[in-house]
Amino acid sequence: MTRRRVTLDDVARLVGVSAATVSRFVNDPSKVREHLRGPIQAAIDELAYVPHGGARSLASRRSRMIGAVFPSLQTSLFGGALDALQNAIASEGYTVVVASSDYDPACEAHQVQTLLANGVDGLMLVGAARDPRIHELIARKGVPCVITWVSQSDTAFPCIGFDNHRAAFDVTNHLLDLGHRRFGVISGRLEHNDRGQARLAGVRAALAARGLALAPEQIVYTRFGVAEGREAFHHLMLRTPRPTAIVCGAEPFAYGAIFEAAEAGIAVPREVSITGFDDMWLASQITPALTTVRTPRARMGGMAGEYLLSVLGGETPTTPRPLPYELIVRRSTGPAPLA
Amino acid sequence: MTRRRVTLDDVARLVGVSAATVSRFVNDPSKVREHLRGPIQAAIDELAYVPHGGARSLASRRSRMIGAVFPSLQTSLFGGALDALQNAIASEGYTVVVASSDYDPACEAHQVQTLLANGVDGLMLVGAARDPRIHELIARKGVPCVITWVSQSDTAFPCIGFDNHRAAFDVTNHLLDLGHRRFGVISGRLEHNDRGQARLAGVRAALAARGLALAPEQIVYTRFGVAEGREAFHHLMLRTPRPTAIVCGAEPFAYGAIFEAAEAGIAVPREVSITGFDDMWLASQITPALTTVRTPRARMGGMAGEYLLSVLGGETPTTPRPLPYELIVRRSTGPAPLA
DNA sequence: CTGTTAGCGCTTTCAA
DNA sequence: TTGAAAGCGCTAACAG
Repeated sequence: MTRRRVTLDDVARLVGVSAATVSRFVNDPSKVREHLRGPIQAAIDELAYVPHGGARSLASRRSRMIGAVFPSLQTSLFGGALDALQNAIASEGYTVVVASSDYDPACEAHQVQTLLANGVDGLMLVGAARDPRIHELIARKGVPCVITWVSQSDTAFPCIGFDNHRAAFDVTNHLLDLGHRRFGVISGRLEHNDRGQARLAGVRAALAARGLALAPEQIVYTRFGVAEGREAFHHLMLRTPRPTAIVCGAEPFAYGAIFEAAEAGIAVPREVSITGFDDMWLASQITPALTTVRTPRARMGGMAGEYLLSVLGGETPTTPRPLPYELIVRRSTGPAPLA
Repeated sequence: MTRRRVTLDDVARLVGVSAATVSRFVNDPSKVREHLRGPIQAAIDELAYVPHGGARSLASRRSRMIGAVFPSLQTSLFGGALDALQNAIASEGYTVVVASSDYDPACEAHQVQTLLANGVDGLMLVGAARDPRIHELIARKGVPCVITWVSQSDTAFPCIGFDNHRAAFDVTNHLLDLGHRRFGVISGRLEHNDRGQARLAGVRAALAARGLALAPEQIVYTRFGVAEGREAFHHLMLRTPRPTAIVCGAEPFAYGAIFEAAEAGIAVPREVSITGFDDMWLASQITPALTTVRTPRARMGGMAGEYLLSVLGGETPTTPRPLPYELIVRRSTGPAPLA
C-alpha cells in the first residue's frame, strides 16, 4: 500500500550524517550544529520524510497523544473543552485521542483501557465518580491524569473544574432572595454522576439554610434532553399549589421547561421562574432569556492540557484551584408571585 | 514513571508458551489451539497485560487509529458524526484521533499532516474543497481517506455524504410552491466551503427554474452563529418590498432569524417564511418549529468508519451512493402573503 | 557536537 | 499449530 517508507536513515544517508543526528535535529534543532540544519531540513523536505509515530513512541516511551473521554460528544457541552484541550497541546506536537462513554461507566472503563493500550501519555476524564479500580489502573501505568468538571480535592487525581455544589447553591439562593419558597428540581440521573449529585446537594443546602427541604415529589430525575425537560416540567407543575421556581441541573432541561411553559400558557417568570446550568449558546437567545450559571468549559479543557503538558515535561505543577463560574441573571427569573 | 511494562514475553513465560503464540491469541484467538486460550487469557488478566500500541504499529505497520478532521468541535453539528465514527470502528479495536480546523484551510492542512505523522491508518475529512496537494500527500502515503458531507464523485477520494445542491433546491422549491417570489438568503462564507457553495447554487437553480434570480443584495454571507443570523435577518428585512422567504444555509442562521423576527414583531410564517438546514435538536422545539432539511450526520460518520475498516481489511468496497436527506416541513413556512 | 550501539515490544515469515 | 529469529524505525546512552 505505502511505498517503502522514507526513514531517518534515508535522510541521514542523503545528508551524509548519522541517523542520530537527524533524530536530534527533528526533536530539537538546537542540538545540532548550525551548518547542518539547512541541509538536513532540505533533505527532509526533498524526501517528504515524516517520522513514524509508533517507532518513536516505542523508542522514547512517549506517544505524544493525550486521551480524553467525555460522557457524550453529541452535545456541544463538551465540544469547547475538547477544542481547547486540542489547541493547548497541539503546540507541543501532541494530539488528542477522544472517546465518548455515553454516560455509561462500563463503557467509560473500556474506553480508558483502550486509550491506555494505545499508549496515551496523559488522560483527561470528566467527573471523579467511577470504579476506583480504573483510577488504580491509570495510576499503575503511571499515566498522568486530570479530572475535570468537578473540584473536590480528595480524588485520586488533580481536578481542574469548578464547584458544582456552590454554583447550585448560588442559583438557588438567587431564587430564594426573590422570595421563592415552593421549588421543583429537574436533575439528571444521579448514579455515577458526581456533578449532578453535587448540584442537587447544593440546592438542598441553600434551601436548608432557610429552613426548607426538598420532598421526593419535588424532584424529577431524567435523561438529559429538551424533551425530557418538557415532560419533567409538566409533571412538576401538576402539583397544587404549584411550585414557583424550577431549578434545572442541566441546561437542556431549562430549555424544555421554557418551551413547555410557553405551550401551556404559563408565564415565565411571572408565574414560575426557571434556572439553567451551563450557559450554552441558546441561553441568551431563548425567550425569556435564561438565568443560569456560566461554567468555564473551554478553560477546563485548556488548563487540563497545560497541566498534563507540564507534568509530562517533568514539572510538578501545583494543584489547580477551582475555576470561577458566574451566575448570569437574565429574564427567566423574577419575584415569586404573591399568592 | 511507569514500573517496568508487562510485555508479551511476561505473559508467554507465565503460560509456558512462546511470545508468538500469545501474540496470535491477542490478535485472533482462533489461531491458537483451544486448550491454550483459557490459560493465556488468565495470564493476561493476572498480569494486567496491555499491548503496546506503538510497538504493535511499528511491527505490523498499522496503528489502529483513524484520524478525523472537523471544521469545528464547538458545535454539536459534527458531534453525532464523530460519535458514530468512533462507535463504528471501536469494535475492531480502532480509535479516533480528532482535530478541528476552525474552518481554516491552512489549519486543516496542518492537522492532516500531524495525523499522518502520527500514523493513522485512515482519514475522515469534511468537504472536498482544499488544496489538492493535501490530497496528493494523503494519496502518496497510501492512507485511505473518505470525504464526508458532500457527494460529488469527481473528488480525489470516495464521498460519503448527501447532495447539498439538491437539498437546497428542494427547500427552495417548497417555498416557491407556497407562492414565494421575493427571497433572502443567509449563507456561510463561501471560500473553501463546497457545502455552502453547493447549497447556494441549489437555491439559485430552483429560483432559475421559475425564472427568478438572486441579486447580490438578497444574500448575506456571514460567520456561522445565531447572533450573525439575527443580524443578517434584520439586514435582509430592511429592503422594500420585504422578502417573504428567508432561506438559511445553516441552521444557526435560521434560529437567529426566528428570534429576531419575534423581537421585531414580524410574524412567522404569516409575514415571512424561514427555512433551516440540518434539523438539529432545536429545530423541532423552537417556536415556530423550523422547516428544514434533515441531514444524515450520524450515518455519515458511521458509514465513513465502516468504509475505512473495509478498505483496511483489504476489501474494495463500492463507492457509496449519496445518502438520503429529508425535507422536514414544520410551522416556520407558510403561504406567501398576498400583498 | 556527532557517531556507534543497543534495544523499545510486537508481528511475522519460515521451519519444525 | 507452534516456536525461533529477524526486524519494524526510532531514541538514548555512551564514547569519541
